[in-house]
Amino acid sequence: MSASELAIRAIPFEKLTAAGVATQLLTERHRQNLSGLATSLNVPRRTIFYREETPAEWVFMISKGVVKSYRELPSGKRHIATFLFPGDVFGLAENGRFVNTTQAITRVTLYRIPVDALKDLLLRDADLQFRFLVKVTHQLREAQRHTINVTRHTATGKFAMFIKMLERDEHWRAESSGPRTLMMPMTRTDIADYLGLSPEAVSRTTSRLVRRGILAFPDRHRVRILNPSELDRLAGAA
Amino acid sequence: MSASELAIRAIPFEKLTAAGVATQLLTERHRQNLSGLATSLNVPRRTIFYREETPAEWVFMISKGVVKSYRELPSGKRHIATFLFPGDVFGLAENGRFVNTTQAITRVTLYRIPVDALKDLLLRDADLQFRFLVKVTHQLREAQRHTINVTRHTATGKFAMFIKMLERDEHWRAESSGPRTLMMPMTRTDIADYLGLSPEAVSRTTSRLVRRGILAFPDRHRVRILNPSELDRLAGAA
DNA sequence: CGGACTATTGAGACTCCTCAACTAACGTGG
DNA sequence: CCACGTTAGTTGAGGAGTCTCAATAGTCCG
Repeated sequence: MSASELAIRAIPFEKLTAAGVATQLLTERHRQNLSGLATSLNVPRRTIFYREETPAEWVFMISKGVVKSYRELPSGKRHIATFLFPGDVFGLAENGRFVNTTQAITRVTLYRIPVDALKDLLLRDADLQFRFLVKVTHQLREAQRHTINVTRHTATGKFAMFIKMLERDEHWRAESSGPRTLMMPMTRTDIADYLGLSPEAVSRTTSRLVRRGILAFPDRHRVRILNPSELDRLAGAA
Repeated sequence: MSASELAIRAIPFEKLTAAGVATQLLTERHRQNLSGLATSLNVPRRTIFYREETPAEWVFMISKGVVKSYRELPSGKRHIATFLFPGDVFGLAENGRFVNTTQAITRVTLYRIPVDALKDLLLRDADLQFRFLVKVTHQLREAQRHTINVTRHTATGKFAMFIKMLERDEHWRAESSGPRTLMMPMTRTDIADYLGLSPEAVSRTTSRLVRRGILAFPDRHRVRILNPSELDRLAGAA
């Protein structure tokens, strides 16, 4: 793999209080620069923004809601590359075509920006571009973490690390010190496709974690962490 | 995962004839901008450039040779995030500290640039920064491919896709239409750590592929592809 | 309220991991 | 330059874990 890495001291915009894309990724000036280009959209869940291999004409920035980015594999299996949350940017392309398919998991509010106009803007505004560079670098770190996660062979460890990921994400979006109940809008099948497990394995794993008193599921889209230290132990024993 | 993606029509510098970092990533003007900052190094194999968690003060650009980037997991296992080839940039950091450990697999020639100076330069030169943005975006795509690869459960499929990766890399570095014998400087243990397999599983897989007449190994660091179509079939049956 | 999709639970097959022993290769020092 | 010691790689046998197939229960949406 001809992968590279980039060390640029990260601008801690993750630490800013979050109230949508604007305050997380952009300053007021940046937002004004983008406002002329961006179209605001509000779509119901299951909306597909684009399909893999189609011409990549836009970049998207999530304001509210959750999106999944996935590929259909030749075997017919579905591999979810990443879940995208408010503040995230998506539209990864290669040779002018989208790499993944993206679909709304919940109702989503986002901004859509023509890629050519964005490129011009980034070339004129190095400071704004740097925000994007930091953002993509962050995604690269997360992708590497994800790889480590799915490489492990125990379903319990994978699922525990998935919960930790949700917690991490929830945490920097809402500055609260972490309520113990997390929202989990994706389906069990989505989680399976993300972790590289069968839906059955996910189901067995959740049952086991509930039986052991580590997690509880008030409903299917909510998870309560009853034993954080034990969860950490399971997540860390890679 | 708060992962995002970025669609910027890729500058096809992968397609340029390669003669080191300069022509791949940078124009003459860019190189002059960087030359005052960069230190050229030439180190023997096994040299460790930095260890995970240490302060991230530099960014590196490979001119010749191959580098591995890995993490030691709590379990004592070693997970290789990526192999780095000529033209690649590395030094991924988080909160001012390196994320991975990087070590030379072969003798390596590279440039070392102080991260602060690079950041200043990138903010002044939007065009140069855009090269880096494209590069990191490319790495993100590759990281996602890698994730798909290690998610599969058959050792044969993983190894086949690994060979395809080597081939892809070799191909855009040397403009030749692909000799059927590829260099493979990393050890079997490295490959195992990269694919999420045990060394034994890698060994069994290579034996099987040789027996089936798909690959041949003139020596341990060279692989010859005897049956490309069958290799494709194995690599594609994710 | 009905129908389709999603989630859960059980039983058997498959694949890789672990442990162990042996062989080959490297590289270090005499 | 050679010899030895250490590291890396190969092959075998048994065990752990998930996948697949199948059936049932639960949920969401129209």
